[in-house]
Amino acid sequence: MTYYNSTRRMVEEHSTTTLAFALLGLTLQKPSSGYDLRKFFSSTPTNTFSDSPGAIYPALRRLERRDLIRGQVEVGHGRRERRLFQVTPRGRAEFQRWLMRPISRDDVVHHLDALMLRFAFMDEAAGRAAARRFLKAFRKELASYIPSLREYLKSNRSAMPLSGRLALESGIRSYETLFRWTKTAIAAYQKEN
Amino acid sequence: MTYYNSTRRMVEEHSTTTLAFALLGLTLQKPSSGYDLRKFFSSTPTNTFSDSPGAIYPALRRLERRDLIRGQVEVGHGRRERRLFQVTPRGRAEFQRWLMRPISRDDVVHHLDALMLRFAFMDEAAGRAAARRFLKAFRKELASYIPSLREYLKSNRSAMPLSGRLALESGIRSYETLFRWTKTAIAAYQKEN
DNA sequence: TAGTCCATGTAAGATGTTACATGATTCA
DNA sequence: TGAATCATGTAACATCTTACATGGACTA
Repeated sequence: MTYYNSTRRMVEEHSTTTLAFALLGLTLQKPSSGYDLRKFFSSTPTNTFSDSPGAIYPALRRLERRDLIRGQVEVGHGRRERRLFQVTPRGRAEFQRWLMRPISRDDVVHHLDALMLRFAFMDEAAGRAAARRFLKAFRKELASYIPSLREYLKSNRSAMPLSGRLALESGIRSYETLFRWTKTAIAAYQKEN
Repeated sequence: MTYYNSTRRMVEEHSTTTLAFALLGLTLQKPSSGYDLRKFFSSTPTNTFSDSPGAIYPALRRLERRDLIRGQVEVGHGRRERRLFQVTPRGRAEFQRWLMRPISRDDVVHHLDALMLRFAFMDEAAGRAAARRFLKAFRKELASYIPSLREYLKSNRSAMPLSGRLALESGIRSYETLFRWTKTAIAAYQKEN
Protein backbone atom coordinates (compact mmCIF):
# COMPACT_ATOMS: atom_id res chain seq x y z
CA MET A 1 0.00 0.00 0.00
CA THR A 2 2.79 2.41 -0.88
CA TYR A 3 1.74 5.14 -3.22
CA TYR A 4 4.36 7.79 -2.66
CA ASN A 5 7.06 6.86 -5.00
CA SER A 6 9.94 9.22 -5.57
CA THR A 7 10.95 7.82 -8.93
CA ARG A 8 9.27 9.56 -11.81
CA ARG A 9 8.37 7.87 -15.03
CA MET A 10 10.58 9.10 -17.84
CA VAL A 11 9.33 7.07 -20.73
CA GLU A 12 6.04 8.06 -22.24
CA GLU A 13 5.40 4.80 -24.05
CA HIS A 14 2.78 2.91 -22.08
CA SER A 15 3.26 -0.63 -21.08
CA THR A 16 1.96 -3.41 -23.26
CA THR A 17 -1.10 -5.12 -21.83
CA THR A 18 -1.54 -8.85 -21.46
CA LEU A 19 -4.07 -8.83 -24.29
CA ALA A 20 -1.54 -7.06 -26.50
CA PHE A 21 1.08 -9.68 -25.69
CA ALA A 22 -1.38 -12.44 -26.48
CA LEU A 23 -2.07 -10.85 -29.87
CA LEU A 24 1.64 -10.43 -30.47
CA GLY A 25 2.35 -14.05 -29.59
CA LEU A 26 -0.40 -15.46 -31.77
CA THR A 27 0.54 -13.25 -34.68
CA LEU A 28 4.14 -14.38 -34.28
CA GLN A 29 3.06 -18.02 -34.59
CA LYS A 30 1.11 -17.23 -37.72
CA PRO A 31 0.26 -13.92 -39.45
CA SER A 32 -3.34 -13.20 -38.50
CA SER A 33 -6.24 -10.88 -39.07
CA GLY A 34 -8.29 -9.35 -36.29
CA TYR A 35 -10.98 -11.82 -37.11
CA ASP A 36 -8.60 -14.78 -36.84
CA LEU A 37 -7.55 -13.59 -33.40
CA ARG A 38 -11.13 -13.11 -32.27
CA LYS A 39 -11.93 -16.62 -33.46
CA PHE A 40 -8.99 -17.99 -31.55
CA PHE A 41 -10.20 -16.45 -28.31
CA SER A 42 -13.76 -17.57 -28.83
CA SER A 43 -13.00 -21.12 -29.93
CA THR A 44 -10.16 -22.26 -27.68
CA PRO A 45 -9.92 -22.55 -23.89
CA THR A 46 -8.15 -19.19 -23.63
CA ASN A 47 -10.20 -18.21 -20.66
CA THR A 48 -8.88 -14.75 -19.93
CA PHE A 49 -9.47 -12.84 -23.14
CA SER A 50 -12.50 -11.30 -24.69
CA ASP A 51 -13.15 -11.78 -28.36
CA SER A 52 -15.09 -8.54 -28.69
CA PRO A 53 -14.21 -6.39 -31.70
CA GLY A 54 -14.16 -3.35 -29.44
CA ALA A 55 -11.21 -4.86 -27.59
CA ILE A 56 -9.29 -6.55 -30.41
CA TYR A 57 -9.30 -3.99 -33.21
CA PRO A 58 -8.24 -1.01 -31.11
CA ALA A 59 -5.52 -3.13 -29.49
CA LEU A 60 -4.20 -4.06 -32.93
CA ARG A 61 -4.19 -0.39 -33.91
CA ARG A 62 -2.13 0.49 -30.89
CA LEU A 63 0.38 -2.25 -31.64
CA GLU A 64 0.62 -1.03 -35.21
CA ARG A 65 1.07 2.57 -34.12
CA ARG A 66 3.97 1.45 -31.94
CA ASP A 67 5.44 -0.45 -34.87
CA LEU A 68 5.21 -3.81 -33.11
CA ILE A 69 3.04 -5.29 -35.83
CA ARG A 70 2.29 -4.26 -39.39
CA GLY A 71 -0.90 -4.96 -41.32
CA GLN A 72 -1.38 -5.34 -45.02
CA VAL A 73 -4.66 -5.62 -46.83
CA GLU A 74 -5.21 -8.86 -48.63
CA VAL A 75 -7.09 -8.20 -51.84
CA GLY A 76 -8.82 -10.31 -54.43
CA HIS A 77 -10.29 -13.76 -54.04
CA GLY A 78 -13.76 -13.77 -52.69
CA ARG A 79 -14.63 -12.36 -49.34
CA ARG A 80 -14.46 -8.93 -47.87
CA GLU A 81 -10.92 -7.61 -47.66
CA ARG A 82 -9.00 -8.47 -44.53
CA ARG A 83 -5.95 -6.96 -42.88
CA LEU A 84 -3.30 -9.54 -42.20
CA PHE A 85 -0.86 -8.59 -39.45
CA GLN A 86 2.75 -9.57 -39.10
CA VAL A 87 5.06 -8.98 -36.17
CA THR A 88 7.90 -6.55 -36.83
CA PRO A 89 11.43 -7.07 -35.48
CA ARG A 90 10.65 -4.54 -32.75
CA GLY A 91 7.52 -6.48 -31.90
CA ARG A 92 9.42 -9.73 -31.67
CA ALA A 93 12.00 -8.12 -29.40
CA GLU A 94 9.31 -6.66 -27.15
CA PHE A 95 7.59 -10.02 -26.96
CA GLN A 96 10.77 -11.85 -26.09
CA ARG A 97 11.63 -9.34 -23.40
CA TRP A 98 8.24 -10.09 -21.90
CA LEU A 99 8.85 -13.83 -22.00
CA MET A 100 12.21 -13.38 -20.30
CA ARG A 101 11.07 -11.14 -17.47
CA PRO A 102 11.97 -12.42 -14.06
CA ILE A 103 9.10 -13.97 -12.12
CA SER A 104 8.12 -12.00 -9.04
CA ARG A 105 5.99 -12.72 -6.03
CA ASP A 106 3.51 -10.22 -7.41
CA ASP A 107 3.22 -12.23 -10.64
CA VAL A 108 2.41 -15.35 -8.64
CA VAL A 109 -0.14 -13.59 -6.45
CA HIS A 110 -1.87 -11.37 -8.97
CA HIS A 111 -0.95 -12.39 -12.50
CA LEU A 112 -0.98 -16.15 -12.75
CA ASP A 113 -2.87 -15.96 -16.01
CA ALA A 114 -0.17 -13.81 -17.59
CA LEU A 115 2.46 -16.21 -16.31
CA MET A 116 0.74 -19.20 -17.90
CA LEU A 117 0.30 -17.28 -21.12
CA ARG A 118 4.01 -16.53 -21.21
CA PHE A 119 4.79 -20.16 -20.65
CA ALA A 120 2.38 -21.29 -23.36
CA PHE A 121 4.35 -19.29 -25.91
CA MET A 122 7.68 -20.02 -24.38
CA ASP A 123 9.28 -22.87 -26.22
CA GLU A 124 8.29 -21.75 -29.68
CA ALA A 125 9.32 -18.14 -29.17
CA ALA A 126 12.25 -18.47 -26.79
CA GLY A 127 13.36 -22.07 -26.93
CA ARG A 128 13.22 -25.07 -24.65
CA ALA A 129 16.07 -23.95 -22.46
CA ALA A 130 14.18 -20.74 -21.68
CA ALA A 131 11.04 -22.75 -20.97
CA ARG A 132 12.93 -24.93 -18.50
CA ARG A 133 14.45 -21.93 -16.75
CA PHE A 134 11.02 -20.35 -16.55
CA LEU A 135 9.52 -23.44 -14.94
CA LYS A 136 12.28 -23.60 -12.38
CA ALA A 137 11.86 -19.97 -11.44
CA PHE A 138 8.11 -20.47 -11.26
CA ARG A 139 8.46 -23.50 -9.02
CA LYS A 140 10.80 -21.62 -6.75
CA GLU A 141 8.45 -18.66 -6.41
CA LEU A 142 5.54 -20.99 -5.66
CA ALA A 143 7.62 -22.81 -3.09
CA SER A 144 8.17 -19.56 -1.27
CA TYR A 145 4.61 -18.29 -1.56
CA ILE A 146 2.63 -21.37 -0.54
CA PRO A 147 3.95 -21.57 3.04
CA SER A 148 2.87 -17.98 3.63
CA LEU A 149 -0.67 -18.90 2.59
CA ARG A 150 -0.65 -21.91 4.89
CA GLU A 151 0.63 -19.69 7.66
CA TYR A 152 -2.17 -17.24 7.11
CA LEU A 153 -4.74 -20.01 7.22
CA LYS A 154 -3.27 -21.42 10.39
CA SER A 155 -3.37 -18.07 12.20
CA ASN A 156 -6.84 -17.07 11.05
CA ARG A 157 -8.58 -20.39 10.78
CA SER A 158 -10.57 -20.06 13.96
CA ALA A 159 -11.74 -16.51 13.17
CA MET A 160 -13.06 -17.40 9.72
CA PRO A 161 -16.53 -18.62 8.79
CA LEU A 162 -16.62 -22.10 7.31
CA SER A 163 -17.16 -20.99 3.73
CA GLY A 164 -14.46 -18.35 3.97
CA ARG A 165 -12.02 -20.91 5.31
CA LEU A 166 -12.92 -23.40 2.60
CA ALA A 167 -12.48 -20.73 -0.07
CA LEU A 168 -8.99 -20.02 1.20
CA GLU A 169 -8.22 -23.73 1.31
CA SER A 170 -9.30 -23.94 -2.31
CA GLY A 171 -6.83 -21.23 -3.22
CA ILE A 172 -4.04 -23.03 -1.40
CA ARG A 173 -4.87 -26.31 -3.10
CA SER A 174 -4.84 -24.60 -6.43
CA TYR A 175 -1.35 -23.23 -5.83
CA GLU A 176 -0.22 -26.65 -4.63
CA THR A 177 -1.54 -28.22 -7.81
CA LEU A 178 0.37 -25.65 -9.81
CA PHE A 179 3.50 -26.45 -7.86
CA ARG A 180 3.17 -30.15 -8.62
CA TRP A 181 2.52 -29.27 -12.24
CA THR A 182 5.79 -27.33 -12.51
CA LYS A 183 7.58 -30.48 -11.41
CA THR A 184 5.93 -32.74 -13.99
CA ALA A 185 6.47 -30.07 -16.63
CA ILE A 186 10.17 -29.87 -15.83
CA ALA A 187 10.30 -33.65 -16.06
CA ALA A 188 8.59 -33.51 -19.47
CA TYR A 189 11.35 -31.24 -20.75
CA GLN A 190 14.03 -33.49 -19.32
CA LYS A 191 12.56 -36.52 -21.03
CA GLU A 192 12.54 -34.79 -24.40
CA ASN A 193 16.30 -34.34 -24.42
CA MET B 1 -31.80 -1.74 -16.08
CA THR B 2 -33.37 1.64 -16.79
CA TYR B 3 -35.98 3.43 -14.76
CA TYR B 4 -37.34 6.93 -14.29
CA ASN B 5 -37.08 8.73 -10.99
CA SER B 6 -39.35 11.40 -9.60
CA THR B 7 -37.81 14.24 -11.58
CA ARG B 8 -38.51 12.25 -14.72
CA ARG B 9 -34.84 12.25 -15.56
CA MET B 10 -33.68 8.98 -16.92
CA VAL B 11 -31.32 7.23 -14.55
CA GLU B 12 -29.14 4.38 -15.65
CA GLU B 13 -28.56 1.76 -13.05
CA HIS B 14 -25.54 -0.19 -14.13
CA SER B 15 -24.60 -3.61 -13.06
CA THR B 16 -22.66 -4.01 -9.85
CA THR B 17 -19.04 -5.00 -10.39
CA THR B 18 -17.24 -7.78 -8.57
CA LEU B 19 -15.25 -5.21 -6.61
CA ALA B 20 -18.50 -3.54 -5.54
CA PHE B 21 -19.88 -6.88 -4.35
CA ALA B 22 -16.69 -7.53 -2.42
CA LEU B 23 -17.05 -4.15 -0.71
CA LEU B 24 -20.68 -4.83 -0.01
CA GLY B 25 -19.93 -8.23 1.46
CA LEU B 26 -17.15 -6.99 3.71
CA THR B 27 -19.18 -4.02 4.88
CA LEU B 28 -22.02 -6.37 5.64
CA GLN B 29 -19.77 -8.45 7.89
CA LYS B 30 -18.64 -5.35 9.72
CA PRO B 31 -19.26 -1.64 9.05
CA SER B 32 -16.08 -0.37 7.44
CA SER B 33 -14.31 2.71 6.20
CA GLY B 34 -12.62 2.94 2.82
CA TYR B 35 -9.35 2.60 4.61
CA ASP B 36 -10.45 -0.57 6.40
CA LEU B 37 -11.42 -2.08 3.07
CA ARG B 38 -8.14 -1.11 1.45
CA LYS B 39 -6.31 -2.68 4.35
CA PHE B 40 -8.28 -5.84 3.97
CA PHE B 41 -7.31 -6.19 0.32
CA SER B 42 -3.68 -5.41 0.96
CA SER B 43 -3.24 -7.60 4.02
CA THR B 44 -5.17 -10.78 3.21
CA PRO B 45 -4.83 -13.28 0.36
CA THR B 46 -7.63 -11.64 -1.60
CA ASN B 47 -5.72 -11.90 -4.82
CA THR B 48 -8.13 -10.31 -7.25
CA PHE B 49 -8.66 -6.83 -5.87
CA SER B 50 -6.61 -3.72 -5.89
CA ASP B 51 -6.27 -1.69 -2.73
CA SER B 52 -5.70 1.55 -4.58
CA PRO B 53 -7.66 4.55 -3.32
CA GLY B 54 -8.53 5.43 -6.90
CA ALA B 55 -10.49 2.19 -7.14
CA ILE B 56 -12.00 1.91 -3.66
CA TYR B 57 -13.25 5.40 -2.90
CA PRO B 58 -15.06 5.97 -6.20
CA ALA B 59 -16.61 2.50 -5.92
CA LEU B 60 -17.92 3.35 -2.45
CA ARG B 61 -19.36 6.61 -3.80
CA ARG B 62 -21.20 4.72 -6.50
CA LEU B 63 -22.63 2.28 -3.99
CA GLU B 64 -23.73 5.16 -1.82
CA ARG B 65 -25.31 6.99 -4.74
CA ARG B 66 -27.29 3.85 -5.48
CA ASP B 67 -28.33 3.63 -1.85
CA LEU B 68 -26.71 0.24 -1.32
CA ILE B 69 -24.49 1.54 1.46
CA ARG B 70 -24.60 4.63 3.62
CA GLY B 71 -21.66 6.41 5.18
CA GLN B 72 -21.53 8.47 8.32
CA VAL B 73 -18.63 10.52 9.52
CA GLU B 74 -17.17 9.43 12.81
CA VAL B 75 -16.13 12.51 14.72
CA GLY B 76 -14.11 13.19 17.85
CA HIS B 77 -11.50 11.00 19.41
CA GLY B 78 -8.13 11.46 17.91
CA ARG B 79 -7.38 10.77 14.30
CA ARG B 80 -8.57 12.31 11.11
CA GLU B 81 -12.25 11.83 10.56
CA ARG B 82 -13.30 8.66 8.84
CA ARG B 83 -16.45 7.69 7.01
CA LEU B 84 -17.90 4.45 8.28
CA PHE B 85 -20.14 2.67 5.82
CA GLN B 86 -23.07 0.44 6.55
CA VAL B 87 -25.08 -1.68 4.14
CA THR B 88 -28.67 -0.57 3.57
CA PRO B 89 -31.57 -3.01 3.23
CA ARG B 90 -31.42 -2.47 -0.53
CA GLY B 91 -27.73 -3.25 -0.45
CA ARG B 92 -28.29 -6.43 1.49
CA ALA B 93 -30.97 -7.52 -0.96
CA GLU B 94 -28.74 -6.79 -3.94
CA PHE B 95 -25.90 -8.72 -2.33
CA GLN B 96 -28.08 -11.71 -1.59
CA ARG B 97 -29.45 -11.78 -5.12
CA TRP B 98 -25.86 -11.97 -6.29
CA LEU B 99 -25.10 -14.85 -3.95
CA MET B 100 -28.14 -16.74 -5.18
CA ARG B 101 -27.55 -16.33 -8.88
CA PRO B 102 -27.49 -19.61 -10.77
CA ILE B 103 -24.04 -20.83 -11.77
CA SER B 104 -23.47 -20.83 -15.50
CA ARG B 105 -20.88 -22.34 -17.74
CA ASP B 106 -19.68 -18.82 -18.41
CA ASP B 107 -19.07 -18.28 -14.70
CA VAL B 108 -16.95 -21.42 -14.56
CA VAL B 109 -14.97 -20.51 -17.67
CA HIS B 110 -14.49 -16.78 -17.16
CA HIS B 111 -15.38 -15.79 -13.62
CA LEU B 112 -14.03 -18.39 -11.23
CA ASP B 113 -12.75 -15.65 -8.95
CA ALA B 114 -16.22 -14.14 -8.59
CA LEU B 115 -17.64 -17.60 -7.90
CA MET B 116 -15.15 -18.21 -5.10
CA LEU B 117 -15.83 -14.78 -3.68
CA ARG B 118 -19.53 -15.54 -3.59
CA PHE B 119 -18.87 -18.77 -1.82
CA ALA B 120 -16.57 -17.13 0.72
CA PHE B 121 -19.44 -14.89 1.83
CA MET B 122 -22.06 -17.54 1.45
CA ASP B 123 -22.72 -19.13 4.77
CA GLU B 124 -22.64 -15.92 6.77
CA ALA B 125 -24.84 -13.97 4.38
CA ALA B 126 -27.12 -16.66 3.02
CA GLY B 127 -26.86 -19.59 5.39
CA ARG B 128 -25.37 -23.05 5.29
CA ALA B 129 -28.14 -24.57 3.23
CA ALA B 130 -27.47 -22.01 0.50
CA ALA B 131 -23.74 -22.74 0.71
CA ARG B 132 -24.40 -26.45 0.23
CA ARG B 133 -26.66 -25.85 -2.73
CA PHE B 134 -24.05 -23.57 -4.24
CA LEU B 135 -21.35 -26.21 -3.90
CA LYS B 136 -23.51 -28.83 -5.51
CA ALA B 137 -24.34 -26.58 -8.46
CA PHE B 138 -20.68 -25.69 -8.76
CA ARG B 139 -19.62 -29.32 -8.75
CA LYS B 140 -22.18 -30.13 -11.39
CA GLU B 141 -21.05 -27.33 -13.69
CA LEU B 142 -17.42 -28.40 -13.27
CA ALA B 143 -18.37 -31.98 -14.02
CA SER B 144 -19.84 -30.90 -17.31
CA TYR B 145 -17.03 -28.51 -18.25
CA ILE B 146 -13.95 -30.61 -17.51
CA PRO B 147 -14.66 -33.33 -20.10
CA SER B 148 -14.90 -30.68 -22.81
CA LEU B 149 -11.44 -29.45 -21.88
CA ARG B 150 -10.07 -32.98 -21.96
CA GLU B 151 -11.71 -33.48 -25.32
CA TYR B 152 -10.10 -30.32 -26.67
CA LEU B 153 -6.69 -31.46 -25.45
CA LYS B 154 -7.14 -34.88 -26.98
CA SER B 155 -8.03 -33.46 -30.40
CA ASN B 156 -5.35 -30.81 -30.49
CA ARG B 157 -2.55 -32.43 -28.56
CA SER B 158 -0.43 -33.32 -31.54
CA ALA B 159 -0.75 -29.87 -33.13
CA MET B 160 0.36 -28.02 -29.99
CA PRO B 161 3.88 -27.09 -28.99
CA LEU B 162 5.04 -28.73 -25.76
CA SER B 163 4.71 -25.63 -23.60
CA GLY B 164 1.26 -24.85 -25.02
CA ARG B 165 0.11 -28.36 -24.28
CA LEU B 166 1.51 -28.26 -20.77
CA ALA B 167 -0.20 -24.92 -20.13
CA LEU B 168 -3.51 -26.42 -21.14
CA GLU B 169 -2.87 -29.46 -18.96
CA SER B 170 -2.23 -27.11 -16.07
CA GLY B 171 -5.61 -25.49 -16.63
CA ILE B 172 -7.31 -28.88 -16.69
CA ARG B 173 -5.57 -29.98 -13.50
CA SER B 174 -6.61 -26.80 -11.84
CA TYR B 175 -10.27 -27.43 -12.68
CA GLU B 176 -9.93 -31.03 -11.50
CA THR B 177 -8.52 -29.83 -8.19
CA LEU B 178 -11.46 -27.48 -7.87
CA PHE B 179 -13.82 -30.35 -8.58
CA ARG B 180 -12.27 -32.47 -5.84
CA TRP B 181 -12.42 -29.47 -3.52
CA THR B 182 -16.18 -29.11 -4.04
CA LYS B 183 -16.56 -32.68 -2.86
CA THR B 184 -14.55 -32.19 0.31
CA ALA B 185 -16.33 -28.91 0.95
CA ILE B 186 -19.71 -30.59 0.64
CA ALA B 187 -18.48 -33.25 3.06
CA ALA B 188 -17.37 -30.53 5.49
CA TYR B 189 -20.91 -29.14 5.54
CA GLN B 190 -22.38 -32.57 6.04
CA LYS B 191 -20.12 -33.22 8.99
CA GLU B 192 -21.14 -29.99 10.67
CA ASN B 193 -24.75 -31.03 10.88
C1' DT C 1 -34.55 -14.18 -50.13
C1' DA C 2 -33.26 -14.66 -45.66
C1' DG C 3 -29.91 -16.14 -42.58
C1' DT C 4 -25.26 -17.06 -41.45
C1' DC C 5 -20.46 -16.52 -41.68
C1' DC C 6 -16.60 -13.64 -42.88
C1' DA C 7 -14.60 -9.20 -41.69
C1' DT C 8 -13.75 -4.53 -39.88
C1' DG C 9 -14.79 -0.92 -37.47
C1' DT C 10 -16.75 3.17 -34.20
C1' DA C 11 -19.18 5.64 -30.20
C1' DA C 12 -20.46 6.13 -25.55
C1' DG C 13 -19.77 5.06 -21.27
C1' DA C 14 -17.91 2.76 -17.01
C1' DT C 15 -14.08 1.31 -14.58
C1' DG C 16 -9.55 0.91 -13.17
C1' DT C 17 -4.41 2.56 -12.81
C1' DT C 18 -1.00 5.81 -11.63
C1' DA C 19 0.24 9.63 -9.58
C1' DC C 20 -0.62 13.58 -6.93
C1' DA C 21 -2.46 15.93 -2.87
C1' DT C 22 -3.75 16.80 1.87
C1' DG C 23 -4.19 16.51 6.79
C1' DA C 24 -4.11 14.52 11.64
C1' DT C 25 -1.78 11.75 15.01
C1' DT C 26 1.68 8.74 17.02
C1' DC C 27 6.25 7.40 18.01
C1' DA C 28 11.30 7.13 17.84
C1' DT D 1 11.78 16.85 13.95
C1' DG D 2 10.78 13.56 10.79
C1' DA D 3 8.85 9.21 9.57
C1' DA D 4 5.14 6.18 9.68
C1' DT D 5 0.41 5.28 9.92
C1' DC D 6 -4.29 6.58 9.65
C1' DA D 7 -7.50 8.51 6.38
C1' DT D 8 -9.74 10.48 2.22
C1' DG D 9 -9.76 12.10 -1.92
C1' DT D 10 -9.01 13.87 -7.17
C1' DA D 11 -7.10 14.26 -12.08
C1' DA D 12 -5.49 12.31 -16.17
C1' DC D 13 -5.42 8.69 -18.75
C1' DA D 14 -5.92 3.95 -20.84
C1' DT D 15 -8.64 0.19 -21.49
C1' DC D 16 -12.56 -2.59 -21.85
C1' DT D 17 -17.73 -3.46 -22.47
C1' DT D 18 -21.83 -2.97 -24.93
C1' DA D 19 -24.09 -1.78 -28.68
C1' DC D 20 -24.38 -0.27 -33.16
C1' DA D 21 -23.08 -0.17 -38.10
C1' DT D 22 -21.66 -1.89 -42.52
C1' DG D 23 -20.85 -4.89 -46.34
C1' DG D 24 -19.49 -9.04 -49.23
C1' DA D 25 -20.24 -13.91 -50.10
C1' DC D 26 -22.27 -18.34 -49.47
C1' DT D 27 -26.12 -21.56 -48.86
C1' DA D 28 -30.66 -23.51 -47.68
